[in-house]
Amino acid sequence: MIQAHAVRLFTERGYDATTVADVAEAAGVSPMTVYRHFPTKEDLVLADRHGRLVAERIAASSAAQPLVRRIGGALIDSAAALSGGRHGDDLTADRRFLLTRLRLMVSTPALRARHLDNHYALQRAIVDALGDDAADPERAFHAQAAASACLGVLHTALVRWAEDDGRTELSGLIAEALTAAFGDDILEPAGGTGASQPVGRAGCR
Amino acid sequence: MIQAHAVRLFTERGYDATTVADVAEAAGVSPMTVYRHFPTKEDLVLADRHGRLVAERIAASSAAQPLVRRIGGALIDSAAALSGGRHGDDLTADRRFLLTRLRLMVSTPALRARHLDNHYALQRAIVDALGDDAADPERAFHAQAAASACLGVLHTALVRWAEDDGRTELSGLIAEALTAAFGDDILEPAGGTGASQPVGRAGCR
DNA sequence: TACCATACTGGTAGTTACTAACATGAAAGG
DNA sequence: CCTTTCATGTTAGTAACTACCAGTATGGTA
Repeated sequence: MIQAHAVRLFTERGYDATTVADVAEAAGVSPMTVYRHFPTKEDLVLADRHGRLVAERIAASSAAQPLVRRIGGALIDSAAALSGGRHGDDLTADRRFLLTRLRLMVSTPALRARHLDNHYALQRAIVDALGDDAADPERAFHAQAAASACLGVLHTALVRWAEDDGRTELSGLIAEALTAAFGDDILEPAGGTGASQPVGRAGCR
Repeated sequence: MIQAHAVRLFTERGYDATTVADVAEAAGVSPMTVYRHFPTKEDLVLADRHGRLVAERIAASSAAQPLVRRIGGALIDSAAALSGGRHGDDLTADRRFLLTRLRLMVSTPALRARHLDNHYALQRAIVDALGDDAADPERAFHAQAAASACLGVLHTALVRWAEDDGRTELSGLIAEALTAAFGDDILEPAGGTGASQPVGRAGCR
């Protein structure tokens, strides 16, 4: 409830021009209550928690596939499963809200910075979920590289999705961005989900 | 001079535990002077400006190559040219300073967030430098995807370089991370710099 | 009903990053 | 010697946060 008022005010007047006191007044609570639910002003917009979803899908994926395919596949699947998609032709209220928040994140420097840092945290979680033995620093480094590249691509797709006002399906945008960065054959060239032969590419050993 | 005192204090006491007033006092100036030279406290550590170098190299690269090869090559070359490398066996004072700042950027959330946002700005500059007609939103999107993936990889290499205390050559780390993410053949498979045949991969059309 | 534990909320005062407006002192140029 | 300019300083203010203490509602128990 507080968050809804905050995002509305931020969109109407701008993030920097809106104080936490304004948000509190609009929500009918005291500033202290706002800080208790959202430790920082930025959290009023960010509040991401579907990172766990991605990590779980990655942990469940076949380790025989190349790294970027494992990660990219998990990103696409998570996006497709995200809050049910659409009802008929128009978007869910959840997705509308997510779109509004995304637009704020992209256009406001402070929010964009923290959002990118959240992606960085997600990257670490992904590397852990890969289970690519952290004992070997070489392999850990390669996993980090693959994960950071994939999350860069994810961010690009999210920005494009927001610019498109959610008209294009997000999972499709992610797939398109992944192929643009990694090549056409990165997504399931043989059609199998887990049994496909690893190709001569990233982390396939 | 102010920056040197700031980085020293941040390293000794921690970033959050050091106030701008502390920095001003250490540098023998007033807090206002600090704010005039460095608009925000974070700028005392960040102050990147070798992004232009990368953009110039990309603009000078052959448009016949795939996107990630153009961008990755520019990143490697820029890193190799960065402030002269080493004298004999130990690092330049410049590089030592850069290492110290990098460690701060990686370990301090606020700095890390702004550093990632700087990379995002660099990504936009790279897309412009690619000259990949912004009129076509499809191609612009693909360029964004490739650039964000490469910059994710760059960040991973920078973190690794800082963890290694600069012992490994940065350009080599970037090359290794790029091959880990994009495959072995992403860096000059035929040996030619600009005349090599484009392969069937990212943005090669 | 009376009692109590827990959780949510509010108030006050303080720190710190940052801004705006104005004043001052020293160097550069005529 | 005078003026312009520029770097610096001072003061006062805003706003994000924190620490600490106090009130209140809710649910369970006797």
